[in-house]
Amino acid sequence: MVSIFKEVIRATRPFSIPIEKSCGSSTGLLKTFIPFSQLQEIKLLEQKINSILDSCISVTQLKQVHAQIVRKGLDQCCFVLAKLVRMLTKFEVPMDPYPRNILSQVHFANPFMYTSLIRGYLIQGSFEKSVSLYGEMWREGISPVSFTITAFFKACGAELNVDLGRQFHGQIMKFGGFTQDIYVGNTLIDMYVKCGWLDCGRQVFDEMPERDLISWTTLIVAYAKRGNMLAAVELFDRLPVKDMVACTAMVTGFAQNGQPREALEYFEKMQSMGVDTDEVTLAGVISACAQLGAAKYASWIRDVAEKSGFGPADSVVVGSALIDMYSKCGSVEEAYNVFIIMRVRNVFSYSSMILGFAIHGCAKEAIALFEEMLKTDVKPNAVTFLAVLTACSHAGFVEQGQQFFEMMEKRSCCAPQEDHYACLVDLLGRAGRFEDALELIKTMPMKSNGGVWGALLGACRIHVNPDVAEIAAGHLFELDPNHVGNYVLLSIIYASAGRWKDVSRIRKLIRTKGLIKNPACSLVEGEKGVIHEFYSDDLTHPKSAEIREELQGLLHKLKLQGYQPLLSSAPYDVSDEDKKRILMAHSEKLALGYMLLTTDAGSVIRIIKNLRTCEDCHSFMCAASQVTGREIIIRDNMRFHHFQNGTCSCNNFW
DNA sequence: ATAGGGTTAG
Repeated sequence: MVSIFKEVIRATRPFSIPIEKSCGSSTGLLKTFIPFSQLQEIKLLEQKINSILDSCISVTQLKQVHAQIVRKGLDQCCFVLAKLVRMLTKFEVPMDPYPRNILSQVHFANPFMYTSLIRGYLIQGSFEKSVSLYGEMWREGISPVSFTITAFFKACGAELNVDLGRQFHGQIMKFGGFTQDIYVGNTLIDMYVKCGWLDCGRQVFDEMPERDLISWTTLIVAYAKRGNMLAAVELFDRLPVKDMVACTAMVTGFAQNGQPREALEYFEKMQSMGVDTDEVTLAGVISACAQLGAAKYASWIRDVAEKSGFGPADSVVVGSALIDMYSKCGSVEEAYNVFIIMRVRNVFSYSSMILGFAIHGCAKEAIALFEEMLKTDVKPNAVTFLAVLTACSHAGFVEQGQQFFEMMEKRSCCAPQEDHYACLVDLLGRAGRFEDALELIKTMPMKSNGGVWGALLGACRIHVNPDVAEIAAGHLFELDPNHVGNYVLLSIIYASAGRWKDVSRIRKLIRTKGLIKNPACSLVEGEKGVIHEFYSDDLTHPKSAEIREELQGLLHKLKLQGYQPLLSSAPYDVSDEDKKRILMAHSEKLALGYMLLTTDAGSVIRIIKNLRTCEDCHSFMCAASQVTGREIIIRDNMRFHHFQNGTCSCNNFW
């Protein structure tokens, strides 16, 4: 980019301001002699108008106050005029022509007058105009203040314009002074961080003569967003005083990096330190809960939210987070209750609710809610469409899904992205329309990616289509040769089709590549909300022996009802007896055994699994719900399965 | 004037 600072550099006259223009008064009234007593009076008036401006709630009101300012003879008073400009900016009034003209009418503007306008231009995206006004300010002999500099850095950060930011950083270094300012330093750190230059941000941080909580928090958040929680923890530990914002940054950081337990741990730490909680904190904690699927913890956090005055009726952020949490904890009914009592609903609330319906297999409700949403002022976004497409896909509503997809294409605001194509491929694939799916992939405007081929491979598993699976897997292996899940999925498809030679070929391939399978893991919430983790084939749980016994007893009963182990779900080169043993040691079965052993007959069993549940476990759970009379809810990495009286809410279609 | 914000497939 060509430097737009040329003008500025030429006009530079740092810190040599003509005395008559800057005699220390922000009023700009000193061009005529005013006695001290009157000056005090004017200061009071200024402050009064300032607070009136603050309380204005519309542009019309602001204009009325402006007229009043003129009437009172304060039309040269930059203190109030700059405030007026900032308020106009807040109400999104374009800087040209009205707020800009206020400056033209002032004989002796001060830095705040200029800065407020520069900031206005920056916020409204007029970089060029703000820079030229900055140049004009220098030519008038008025030096920028810290506020001016922060406005620039903030804009560079928002526009991700690191080139301009660096140039500007270089400029102010030459003049000195500003880099000592803590506001400037903090904004500078944030600018580099937002542009992805974390190391530069860190350097500014290290070189700052003084740091405050905000400097630390900015950097903590930066590391957390990068996924480097170790560095975040290290900084957090060094913080002498930890406030609500810094603590929230840690909680949210862990939640966003898939470490929900640590998030809850920090939240508890925060409470024991007596740090306050607000809706932002709650949003992070609730999101962590949603990931854990911890229903008991969830109801506790709901209480905390209500008690701190941020219940779903009062806070749209907390409400939306709760909808997501309840649906991910297995209770779509509770999620809908929250949705109903919310007084304000935004696109997050609707999207979360629609997705909640979708993952619980309530496609009709999802579509009805989407259509209801179209009648409101809340505009659907890319996520909302993804949610409604997912709902169609799980229910096999092909035509309806295609209609929603076309609706997206017609809306210029949200053209279908990769994810939406993947969803549509999934929709067609599940319906067994492989040719249409392949055609769609061929004609999509962006390069085909892991998403669409992954969706196709998943559909091949449902319909046992090894031929198309080979095509999809071929692309996936090329795109991501080390993603072990794709090899496993292909081997399962071969196994289902009885192509055992191909199964062992793929297994050999996995071995020679040195890939390690992601271990399957199931979580359950036991008594007092204690979370128990089970890995497949894992004997480390203290009750292992009893669990095994319980499961053997159950297996015996299920076999009498006609259940047969599905050996293709264990695609290994081993004997049938070993396959049966492997299947019985799947993590979700262990978790089920534990829950049967330790919970009341009337309670619902909830299991959260990190991988997709296999077909054998699925039919095992169906039968188990019949034989034991227990309701079993499994959340796998895709969706929920409600097993009751021998059937599953997904209709064996997942 | 500067820091923390909830929803994303298979």
